[in-house]
Amino acid sequence: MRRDVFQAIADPTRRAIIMLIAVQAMTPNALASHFDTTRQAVSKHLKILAECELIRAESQGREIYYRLEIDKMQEIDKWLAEFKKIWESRFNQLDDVLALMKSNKK
Amino acid sequence: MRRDVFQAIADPTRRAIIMLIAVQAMTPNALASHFDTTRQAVSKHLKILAECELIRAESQGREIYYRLEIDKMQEIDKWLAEFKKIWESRFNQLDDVLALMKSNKK
DNA sequence: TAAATTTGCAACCAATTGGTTTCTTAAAAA
DNA sequence: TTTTTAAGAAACCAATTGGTTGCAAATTTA
Repeated sequence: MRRDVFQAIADPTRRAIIMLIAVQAMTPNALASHFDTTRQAVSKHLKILAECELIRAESQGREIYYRLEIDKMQEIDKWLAEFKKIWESRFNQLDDVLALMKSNKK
Repeated sequence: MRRDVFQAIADPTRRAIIMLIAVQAMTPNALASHFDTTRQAVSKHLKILAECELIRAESQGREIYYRLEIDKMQEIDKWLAEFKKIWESRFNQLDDVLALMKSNKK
């Protein structure tokens, strides 16, 4: 199951979860209370976010707090920066883009 | 079929398409030659990108050139900026985030 | 200790996704 | 005019998604 940050933020509920735990670490139950879905559905989203290392679980008694890992968020930034660079000097640059894509693929 | 920019960039092929046509408008066939899939698969991606107005089709004889619509790309920027604002002043700000989420929902 | 709470996990389900192949239409080239 | 080329549209398919319910494990609380 190939996960990446872009898949993680594709879902609106997950984007909302990210915003919420950006402020403070939260438990699945606390998070679920902000949405119209079940706690289990939120837990699945948390699992996906954890799989691509956007969040980290932290046990505390019988509760589990999820907190944001800021590092991975910067991958979105990085991609956007790459895009802007291409956009801003977009003429006669196709070869550069192809080289970039090739090196990114690996 | 509720489409948004975040779903559009969730797929790696679509991200690559965006990079390619950022440099210059391209036809489905030209795009497909850069990937390991069929022209039809690329066309489907183009359809999705067009649905959320990230690209625009432009007929030219029997060819159809797809070019990037920069405006929609800025929605990603906007979301990231919102996130950074929250992250940078993340203490005792939960009420603000909840208000923001409520107003964004509509 | 017994009951309640918090959570993850598994099984299941309908809808969506990314892909394919086949077919049709339209424009350009022979 | 006939043939080739470019592309969209439709039908189909397997895998994934986002969701559900039910259950078991572990920690609190009574």
